[in-house]
Amino acid sequence: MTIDPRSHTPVYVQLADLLREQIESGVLAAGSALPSEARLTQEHGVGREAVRMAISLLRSEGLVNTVRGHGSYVRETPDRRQVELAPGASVIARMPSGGERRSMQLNEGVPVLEVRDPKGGTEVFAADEVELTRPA
Amino acid sequence: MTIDPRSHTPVYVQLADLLREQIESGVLAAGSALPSEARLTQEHGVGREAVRMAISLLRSEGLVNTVRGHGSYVRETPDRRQVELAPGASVIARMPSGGERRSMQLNEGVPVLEVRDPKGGTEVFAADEVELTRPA
DNA sequence: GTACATTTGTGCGTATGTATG
DNA sequence: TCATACATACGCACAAATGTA
Repeated sequence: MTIDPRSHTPVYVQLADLLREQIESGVLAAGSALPSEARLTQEHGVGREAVRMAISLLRSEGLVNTVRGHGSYVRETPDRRQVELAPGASVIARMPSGGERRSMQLNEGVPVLEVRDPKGGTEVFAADEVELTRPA
Repeated sequence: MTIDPRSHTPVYVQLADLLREQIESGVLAAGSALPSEARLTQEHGVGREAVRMAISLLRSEGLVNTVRGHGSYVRETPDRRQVELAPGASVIARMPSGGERRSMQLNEGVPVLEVRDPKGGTEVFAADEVELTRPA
């Protein structure tokens, strides 16, 4: 699979697709480092901006983390603990606010689950840590 | 609030924080346009990359939409229809894959809810369109 | 501690394409 | 037609963070 600069699909999207495929197929295992920006630039014959936008896209999808001066890493698939949704409760999923992201120390591309209790209380969970259940 | 290039916090994160604050406080109302890239570049004394990355971050957080050739706009808070979580079902929230984003025509920064039926079937919802409920 | 290589962050110049008014 | 604004893409340079020798 190679990148076609003349395609109507942007180069950075093609590169992100390529890397995403490698992540989902396990070629790039969880915890392993992506090739550096310089390597990706050389090996795929694209500009650094395309590389950075591709990685940024994967970050926003929750697939990778980037550490300045170090590299980008395939995110580990988290263990989710089960949380029971109480009778009469409701829940929405959304992206966290800036304050929430900082206080809950959430990575980019991690949604939150906002659970509203029938009594009016609300609780916010990091979506990558919980699985909501309704018992049979 | 101003931007400090010498801070350990990246300039684009500082700018995103600043704009997010204006959105969440209502200074930038839902539906209103953000200043153009050129204006943000001038007024905050930062480079184009920083402006574009800041707006990209806000897009990935679901706060703004960008219309090519027109500008970036504060996203309206969506109406959610209620969906009942069946007995024995479970649900997780995550960011959509590239294919899901395309096929479901999801905006950036919109998570999905993946509902697993006790019989094994799974259904995926755009998280900005639904509120899951468990009846009392 | 110093020095160095590696990697990402930032800024800027340039160019072309696309969408809107 | 024209101006404006964003999207994509390439290049270069230097700053800042990290890790290692």
